[in-house]
Amino acid sequence: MRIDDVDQQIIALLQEDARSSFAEIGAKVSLSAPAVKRRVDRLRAEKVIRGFTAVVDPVAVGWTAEMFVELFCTGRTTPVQIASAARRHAAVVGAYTVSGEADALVHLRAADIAALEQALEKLRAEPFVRSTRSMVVLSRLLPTT
Amino acid sequence: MRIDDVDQQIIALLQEDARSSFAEIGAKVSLSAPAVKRRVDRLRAEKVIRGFTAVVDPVAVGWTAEMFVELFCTGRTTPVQIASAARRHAAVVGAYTVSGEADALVHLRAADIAALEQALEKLRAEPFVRSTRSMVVLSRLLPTT
DNA sequence: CATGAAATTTACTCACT
DNA sequence: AGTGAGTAAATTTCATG
Repeated sequence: MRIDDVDQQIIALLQEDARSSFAEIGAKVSLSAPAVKRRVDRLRAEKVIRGFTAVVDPVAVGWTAEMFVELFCTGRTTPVQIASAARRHAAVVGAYTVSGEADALVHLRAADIAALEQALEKLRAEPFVRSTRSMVVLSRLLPTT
Repeated sequence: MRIDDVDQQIIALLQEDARSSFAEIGAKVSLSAPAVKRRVDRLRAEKVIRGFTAVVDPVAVGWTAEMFVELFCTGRTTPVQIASAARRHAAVVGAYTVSGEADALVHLRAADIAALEQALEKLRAEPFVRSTRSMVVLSRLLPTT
C-alpha cells in the first residue's frame, strides 16, 4: 500500500470535489483519464479512499442539536466495549478513547435538544459508564468538514 | 428552501455514495435522471449540499495524531474571534462553542504528536485564551464519517 | 507494471413538451 | 417532471516503453 506524490494530489483533489471527472483531475496531475481512474480504483481497493460523500448542511436537514460527552468508565472497560456501544446508538457521530481525566469522548448529533437528552440517557445507561460530563454545542465555528 | 421527502432520500443516497449517477439515484427515488439533476442543482444552489468530498483513511495519508482542546477564554471573547483563530490554524478540523465549564472545544489533527503540540502552543498563544484542557485521542472508535 | 490512445458504453445536459 | 438528441465522461481494450 504505497502512496506516491501523484496519489496524494489525486486524493487532495477528490477531497475538494469528489465529483470532478477523471479527465479534470488528470489535467491537474499530468495523467490521462484512464490512468487517474486506475489509481483511484487502487486507492479504493486499498481502503485509502473509503468512499465519497456529500457535505450537507446539518441544520437544513433537521439535525440542529449537537453535543460532546466525556465518558468516565469503570476500571475494566475496554475500547472495544465502548466502540460497540457507540455503534448501537444512532446519535453517535464520533467516538474516541482519550488521555486525560475522561476515558472516552463521544460526539452526538440529533434533531433537537430533547432527542439529544434521550441519546445521552441511553449512553449513561451503559453498564460500563460510571459518570459523564457533557458539553452542548452552542455554535459550530467551522463549516462541516 | 423547502426540502421534501424525495430531496431527503437523494441527500441520503449522495451521502452514501457521492459518485453515483443521477440515473442510479433516479431509479431508487422513482425519478428520471434530469429530474434528479435539477433537484441536486437546486440543493447545491441553496447550500443544503455544500459539496462532495472523498472520505480518506487519515492514517494512510499520514495524519496519525488527533486531539480535542477545551478552551477557557477571557470574559469578552466572542464566537467570531474564536472562529477566525480556528481558521488561521491548519491543524483545526473542527471548532465549537459549548456550554459547560469550557467556552469552546477545538478538534486538532496533525501528522504526529510533535506537530500536534506545536499546534496547541500556537492556539494557546491566542490573546483571548486564558487556559486550555486537552485530550489526546488514543484511538478512533468509529470509521471516519 | 503503469501508461496513453482508441473504441465502446454509459452518463450528463439541454431544449422541448 | 419526462423524452429525445447531442455532448461529455467513464470504462474497456489494446499497444508501448
